[in-house]
Amino acid sequence: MKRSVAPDLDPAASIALGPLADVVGYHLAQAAVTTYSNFERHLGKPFGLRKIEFSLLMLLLSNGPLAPKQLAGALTLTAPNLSLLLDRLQNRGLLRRERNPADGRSQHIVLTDKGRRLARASAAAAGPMETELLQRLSRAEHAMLIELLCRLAGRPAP
Amino acid sequence: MKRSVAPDLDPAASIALGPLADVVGYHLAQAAVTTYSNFERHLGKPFGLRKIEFSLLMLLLSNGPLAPKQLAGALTLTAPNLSLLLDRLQNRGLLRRERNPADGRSQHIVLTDKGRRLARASAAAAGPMETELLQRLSRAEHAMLIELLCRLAGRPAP
DNA sequence: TATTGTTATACTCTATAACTATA
DNA sequence: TATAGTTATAGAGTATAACAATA
Repeated sequence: MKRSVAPDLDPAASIALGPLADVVGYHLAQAAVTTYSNFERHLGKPFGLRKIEFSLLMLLLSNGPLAPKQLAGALTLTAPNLSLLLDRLQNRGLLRRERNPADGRSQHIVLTDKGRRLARASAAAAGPMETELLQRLSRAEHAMLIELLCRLAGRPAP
Repeated sequence: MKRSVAPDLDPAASIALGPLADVVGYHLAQAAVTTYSNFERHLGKPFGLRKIEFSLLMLLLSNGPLAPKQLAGALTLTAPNLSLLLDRLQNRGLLRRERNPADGRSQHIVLTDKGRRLARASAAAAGPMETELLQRLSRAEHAMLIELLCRLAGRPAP
């Protein structure tokens, strides 16, 4: 259908970002839209995992049992929210909470066999997920992007 | 206080990212923690603005009146959520909705004088906000990061 | 019949306060 | 008294469905 509207409101016209063009946070949010839909296709839908759940499984798979305190730090989660997250994964039979014999206050979060299988399968799917991003970024740019993001986050590059 | 805990659960020990190390989406989320707290300090608290509110003001400041449809596209917001966002800013006296005389279905979102003043003041604060990030990234890296993020988002670099 | 925008609603995400238990 | 973790709760952020007005 044909529109008869003032030219400055043409929805097809590109919109100037103005000061936003130099704001990293804005571009971070826009880029996250791409990586999120990519995640949903490769990991979210196929494995029934949220981003944070996938991240948590990867940490347990790579490090072995961890305390909730450590997981909260690594995932930038508050303790109450981590607690609810652990509840969900425990109810799905993916992990269990074990008491730390050396300190009754703390726990070991341990992957069950089922949890380890899901962690391994989803880890394998992460490769193709990143490969799809290489349609937009060269491999070197992909690596460069990760390094810059690490520096921005104040964490050593992996 | 001294801890006496198994070494594999030492909270100070660094945690391996494993497969996560190569996942851009994970690093994007971690970097966003930094940019968000930076935003809060420079713009959120001083001006009483949320990120999305600041972005919307910048778009109106740089482009003049825009239709909600255009704003929703540029901000990656659904129509209902944009509607609520406009309500909030209108109730603060920062903008008004005007009917489009050429098409009664659409609107022009127009900054009020008060809205323009706030937009200009917050735009001025965005410079120092980004400058603070240059403690972690050189100016060239800052620009490079933005370009890579634009490419990832599938939008032309600014 | 298609489009613009709104209302109602719900689900996820994140944060704070108050609590329990261990040390 | 301090720390690890939980429960309760509230506020943002985001999505869908149903609707009103206009084309």
